[in-house]
Amino acid sequence: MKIASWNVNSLKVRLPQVLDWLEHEQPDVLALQETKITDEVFPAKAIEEAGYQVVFSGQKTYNGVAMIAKQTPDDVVTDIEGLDDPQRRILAATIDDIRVVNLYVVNGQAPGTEKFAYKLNWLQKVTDFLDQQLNDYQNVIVLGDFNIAPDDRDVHDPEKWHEKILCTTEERSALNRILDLGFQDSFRLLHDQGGYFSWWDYRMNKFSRGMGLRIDLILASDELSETLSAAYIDLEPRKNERPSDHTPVVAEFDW
DNA sequence: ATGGTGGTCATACCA
Repeated sequence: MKIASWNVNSLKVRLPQVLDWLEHEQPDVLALQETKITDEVFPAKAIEEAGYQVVFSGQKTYNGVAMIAKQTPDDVVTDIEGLDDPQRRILAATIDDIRVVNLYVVNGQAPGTEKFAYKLNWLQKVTDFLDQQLNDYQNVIVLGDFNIAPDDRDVHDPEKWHEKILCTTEERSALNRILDLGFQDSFRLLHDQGGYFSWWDYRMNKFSRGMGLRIDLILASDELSETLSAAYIDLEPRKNERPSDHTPVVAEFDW
């Protein structure tokens, strides 16, 4: 089971790159964030012609999530208890006996803002939902753009980012509350070193200068994580013309 | 300290 997550920053712009990546990498599941496209015009046909099935929850201009899979996604959920939210950031489905929860976590702008408070509340409600998912399903994967760098190894310049958005103690504590439910950061099970990133700001040539953050994560429930066989970040799509600012992260399980 | 790049939409907003 090869599962991946990629914030594509507009599926309309990035569809050719997504189709290329699917053909080349043949993942069983690819979770997308920031599709920025309404369900009415979602390019399902092009994805199905590539041999995949797809489910999606989109909106105009902002947010939007989708999951592309070789097996049929069942029991799709797009809204959770306690969160009456027009922003399309959550997509859960059962694929090949694994409950997969795709998240586009709120960015939060800056500590102390309204958006930051929304981020923390959103994370609390999602944490409650994930706790329920662990009760209801044997194996759970939570993946997506978390908009949180788990620790300073995941930040190119920790001093500069100290207590800045994506790196605050409050955000990291919220992530740890999710992990404490019974999840493992798949990448960190196999790699201890810093310097691995999944997002680089478009500005100031951050990618070519190696100045990024690791904010795209694949969390696996404890039992499932024991079957993890590989975890990596594929830097190639970030080198494309007109790239997303994020690149795909991948985990492979003996499943 | 500021602004820089990119997507969407056609002007600011979001990241």
